[in-house]
Amino acid sequence: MTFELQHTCPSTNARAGTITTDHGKIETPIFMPVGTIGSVKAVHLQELKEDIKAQIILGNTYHLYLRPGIEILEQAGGLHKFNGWDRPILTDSGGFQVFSLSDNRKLHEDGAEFRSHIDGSKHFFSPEKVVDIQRSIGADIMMAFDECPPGTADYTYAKKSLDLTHRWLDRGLQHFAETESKYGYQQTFFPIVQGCVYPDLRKKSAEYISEKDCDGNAIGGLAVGEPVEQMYEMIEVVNEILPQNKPRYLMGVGTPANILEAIDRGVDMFDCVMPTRNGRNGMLFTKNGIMNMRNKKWADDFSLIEEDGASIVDKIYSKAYLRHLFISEELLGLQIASIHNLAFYLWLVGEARKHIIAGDFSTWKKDMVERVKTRL
RNA sequence: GGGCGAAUACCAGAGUGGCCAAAUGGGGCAGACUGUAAAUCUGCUGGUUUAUACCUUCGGUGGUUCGAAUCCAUCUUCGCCCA
Repeated sequence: MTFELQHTCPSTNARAGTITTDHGKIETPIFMPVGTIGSVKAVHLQELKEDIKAQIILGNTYHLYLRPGIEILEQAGGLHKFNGWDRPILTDSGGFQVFSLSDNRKLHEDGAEFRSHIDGSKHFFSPEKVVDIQRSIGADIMMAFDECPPGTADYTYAKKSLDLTHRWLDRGLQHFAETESKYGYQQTFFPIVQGCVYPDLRKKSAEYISEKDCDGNAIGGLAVGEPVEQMYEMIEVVNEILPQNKPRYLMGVGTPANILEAIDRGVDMFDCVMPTRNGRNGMLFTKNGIMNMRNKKWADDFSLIEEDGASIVDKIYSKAYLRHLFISEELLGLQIASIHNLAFYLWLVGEARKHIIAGDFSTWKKDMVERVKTRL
């Protein structure tokens, strides 16, 4: 994998670049739709490519390991062959599940012991095993196995956790170096900065991770309950240290405003369940603000979902119809909302890129942040 | 014409003397959701309100009772059965 930094913007840290993988190029800044179990929920691959214009999607090591399982994925020839997506795939390591399934796991120096959320069976993840699984999945970009502490973690815990994440990183990297891709194309490995909301820990982590000289670097453990201003501060602290010539991936973030603010602070890659999950729950993001499609005010609003919207669904369906679908629990509503939201997210980062290249990102961003936060 | 049964909040439907503004489900209104255990979850849903407070309400009217959605009388409507 290579990264070419093409444009930087005066008076901001925003950048535009291109990542090249064996499955194609990715123009940054980019948003990556989340397809945890090998499927972006409610969205067909054709729509993902043609309509949403996704350039890379996510999969999840923990979820794919449980279902369909490594054996099936290897028989299929990797996740690309299995689900039909022939563009790049990034897999999360399962580190986030260490956090979100915290009632069902135990942490050791060696790794994390899990109880499956599906059948309660016991499993063990180590930094090495997580590399092996991601080799079997065939992800273009693999993530290090980390611990993602909650936003409320105290300093003592955060420090202890960070040290563990760093030791796990060394083991994961070594195992990555000792193993090979299974399907004939190149895979790469991103380490993850942790350190909660403590600047000195974040700084230490960013320095530690930078030394590894990986193809790209991730920032994890944010948007997990801490105030948004602290998140922005941590991004600033970390990005001052992370190398300029490598892509920076802010994991799990976020709202459209979060993404614009993070781009402004030098982040290149994003993923988040928000456009799909919130979409399925009736929330639509548009360039003019947020709509709750279940609200009665849309019942007789026959205007298009979004005038000049980024997606084909915006040109076909009215707000009133989409509301009707949600109130009636029709599956088509979930699809329309998911397609619309993802197309909007991809449009947003695409516009950001255009304005970075044009050199007027700052003024454009300021206006857009206000617009996307509006409640319609 | 006769007999039996039923009428409860937007709908369905519990409750059959005080713990009832009234279970539960549906519907309605609103909110939450950030590396997906989420097509999920949480509130509110008679009125006034800070309220564990007061007011109005369980087909209509009139009674019994300290007290009635609950008991009695009567009327109305609906359902079933018999002629």
